Amino acid sequence: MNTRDKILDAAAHVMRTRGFARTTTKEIARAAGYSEATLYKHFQDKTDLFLAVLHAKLPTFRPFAEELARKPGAGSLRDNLAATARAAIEFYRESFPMTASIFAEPDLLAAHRTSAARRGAGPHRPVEADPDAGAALLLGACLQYAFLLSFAQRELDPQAVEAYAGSLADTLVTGLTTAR
Amino acid sequence: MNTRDKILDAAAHVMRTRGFARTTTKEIARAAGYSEATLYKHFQDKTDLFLAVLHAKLPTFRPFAEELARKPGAGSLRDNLAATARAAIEFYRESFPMTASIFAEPDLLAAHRTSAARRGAGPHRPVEADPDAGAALLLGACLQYAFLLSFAQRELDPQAVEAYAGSLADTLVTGLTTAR
DNA sequence: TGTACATCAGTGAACGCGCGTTCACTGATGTAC
DNA sequence: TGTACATCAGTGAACGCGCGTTCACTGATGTAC
Repeated sequence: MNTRDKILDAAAHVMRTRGFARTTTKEIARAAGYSEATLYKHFQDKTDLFLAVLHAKLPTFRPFAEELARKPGAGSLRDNLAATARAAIEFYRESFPMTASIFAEPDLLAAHRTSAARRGAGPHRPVEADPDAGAALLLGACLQYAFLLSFAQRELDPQAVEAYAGSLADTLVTGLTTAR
Repeated sequence: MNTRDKILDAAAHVMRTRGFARTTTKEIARAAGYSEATLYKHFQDKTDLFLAVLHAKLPTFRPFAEELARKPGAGSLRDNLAATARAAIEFYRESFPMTASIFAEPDLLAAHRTSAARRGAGPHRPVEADPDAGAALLLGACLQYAFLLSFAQRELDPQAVEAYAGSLADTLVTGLTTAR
């Protein structure tokens, strides 16, 4: 792993542990094992470094989608929805805190949105993959679940996720009319 | 309006316009029309002020819920769901950027969570009001919608909200089995 | 092989700036007699 | 009513600190002849 990647790794780690606001060039340099001056050999300034981290280290939905595709749709619609929900919850739980943090710095948010749009990435990706109301309902519930976990600073509990994903899938398949 | 409230107002305004990270005591004082020293006559330190703003100025779901209750449930289940969706989207659009920003400062997040929990407030409130899968699906989709609008820094378009809320309600009532 | 030089990743120490915070103070208003 | 003092909201100016950033430099490695 080259110096640049080590710095990106260290920066992502500091951002996740100390939080965006407490992430200083000094901390990043210390975590990477280099001097602060070295950061500036590889990145124009702190914003440039932050954008690179967002680009390189924010999880994308692709691996989760591929994981889903690998287990082929042998199951019922209900089971496929539940599997999607589990994947989405994991994805959102990993990416949400960092994505949310960007809202504290509108300039960074704008720059990130532009660069994400150019690459066709961004948080709209999972939604647009199947842009109908059913997908919005399911993925929305997962985002909300991850949001609440993040707010409470709690870890994922696989059993709870399993149960939650299942009840979402059940309700979504049958609808409220039938369910009640 | 007393001095303390004027400061809270000014702080909330600066937070919303400049963003959390760019909100300095100097900016708040200027917006409030007082000196920086005055801030410290009313608040212990900057964190204390921020927490007070979160407490006083973050919208709560209550007015939205009351608005719903005022128009009594004369309509169909479908129409009631759509109305709930509209209210939720508005609520999340107003509160999301500021709530998300807190994730940049884990210490502030922890303090806010504690104080919100003591008052029985916090982002879990709308969900727990009716903690079943149907509510999670509907409110989740609305949170996601607001999240994407915030990320794109776009305003609410009443017509688009109307259409979106309607299609969510339709899908939720009938379920995917019937809908497809 | 030895020598002289070029390149290049990385650094220690300093820099100025803007931040949150504090201090000694002012001037208006209230109060006692 | 006038006078002496207390209270209190608010301030201008300064403070130290930690931040992002830059500078002149080092020492290892590569290269030409």
